[in-house]
Amino acid sequence: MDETSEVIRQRREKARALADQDIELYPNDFKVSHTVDAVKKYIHQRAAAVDNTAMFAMAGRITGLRSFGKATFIHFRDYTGQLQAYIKQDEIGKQAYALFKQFDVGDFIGIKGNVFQTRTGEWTLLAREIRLLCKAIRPLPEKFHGLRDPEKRYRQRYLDLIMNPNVRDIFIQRTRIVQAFRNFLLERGFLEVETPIMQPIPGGAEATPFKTFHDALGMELFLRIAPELYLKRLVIGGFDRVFEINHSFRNEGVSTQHNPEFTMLEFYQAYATYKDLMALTEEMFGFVTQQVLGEMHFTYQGNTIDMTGPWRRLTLKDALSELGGIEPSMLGDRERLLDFARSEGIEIRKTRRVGKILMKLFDVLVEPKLIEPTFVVDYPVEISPLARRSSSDSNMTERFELFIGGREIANGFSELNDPVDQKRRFLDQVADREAGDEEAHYMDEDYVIALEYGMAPTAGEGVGIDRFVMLLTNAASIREVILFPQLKKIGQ
RNA sequence: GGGCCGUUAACUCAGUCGGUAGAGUAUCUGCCUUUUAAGCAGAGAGUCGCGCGUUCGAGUCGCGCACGGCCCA
Repeated sequence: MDETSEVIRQRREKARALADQDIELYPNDFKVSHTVDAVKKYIHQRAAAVDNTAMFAMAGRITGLRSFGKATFIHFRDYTGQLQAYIKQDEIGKQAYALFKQFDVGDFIGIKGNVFQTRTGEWTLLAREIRLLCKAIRPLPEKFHGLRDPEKRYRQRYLDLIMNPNVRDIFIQRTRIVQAFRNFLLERGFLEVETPIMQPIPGGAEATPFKTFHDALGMELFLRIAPELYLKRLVIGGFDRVFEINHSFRNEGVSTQHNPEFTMLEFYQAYATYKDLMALTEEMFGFVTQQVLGEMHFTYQGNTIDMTGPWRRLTLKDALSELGGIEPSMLGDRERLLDFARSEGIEIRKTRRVGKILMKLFDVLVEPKLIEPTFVVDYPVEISPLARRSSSDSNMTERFELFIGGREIANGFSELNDPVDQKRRFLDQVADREAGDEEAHYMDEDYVIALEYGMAPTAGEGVGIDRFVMLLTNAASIREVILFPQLKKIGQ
């Protein structure tokens, strides 16, 4: 591709010249005694009493190089940080220095030496020995502007990570967030499990699945759209508290808010209700925020968000009328709702049920207004086919959704454990599917059989991890929090 | 799926009215032993995303395509 590029050609020649001098280009026998972080800690602890004869064997990638002829300053970086080194011909000898002059920014090096302070006060490794650990053939992007081109940043994320420290920080934050969720649940006795990614019947959500095929079994399989039905089978099996931090897959468009492959946390707790989970959710998100940010509030795209509970709770109906401007008398009236949608310029597919119309209106009119953490509760049965009916109103379910920063972050409910009702709800979904709704749930007979063995009263919840990471890292696009976001293949 | 914007040296970007390609960084050569976007002097480096068209002449204008970004659905 860039094989003809002059810079790369020169680097290849350099590598060949080094090899001709019997220099190993890719050795693996250098032993590191200290990371950058360890050396910095050592210096910090000793303060004025640093032993400048102590030897450190360090390694990393050269990130900067300032040559003064017979002496050179470099910066090198390992995974813990960056340090300056000073390479002097007087210290390492003429021959070794001549060899070092052939190293480039981007190469990996191993240095053995002592620490000292330069005139400007910067602690620096004075090289007694330096050797090449890996020759880089391609030059890194320019040091000052870094790598900006978004397409290159996503396709060659390694360059993005090398060049842009803030990007590196986002992904470290991401890992910390996931670990905080995990620790919170483990602490409360939840069992972390793994359930199938390839499923014969995709269930647990309303979405279009990816299809694949198992040759030996001669069987069509789907990439999961959610782990829900498998996790509830485990609750039936006696794991009263389970969770899975999972990748699920939805065959939809990509955008700043959607990647076809995304990360979800899903957990189930027996003998709990959706109300218990709302309390748990406040505690859990508060814990994660405090752990990761060290405080309970943050700024997302100009809005300050405070995670301190208790959070506002309002019913779907109230949300629609108060924030969506829909008259309460209109809420059950399909035709009036359609008229209203039209007047608001919201397009709605004709076949949609009242519940779906309401959700569509909610998405457009209400969701963007829910900036501070807010629970919306009481969703209609027809759009919640896996949720338990509300005791006070059999058309409603014991369900909540959590909104933060104008986006849905979590969805939870008391689980439907009545197998007869579950079967009826599946059949209802199948009817929708036959009527042309490709996102309707599939019938899962095996799951109904599982329920017939009895599932303890249970509540469960799914959390959109990517979205929450976006909030805590102030990322406008989901691609900024997914290491390798889905992009189109480059044509020949 | 629709709209707008982008794609020029390895990287970040200029490029006027259509007249034959520019800068900084990086690279190469020379000088330089406490610099940190080191410095000074010099040099090399381009399929202007791809294709077709208009034109005497296209990085520039038109059409199509590819990829990407943002917004809308």
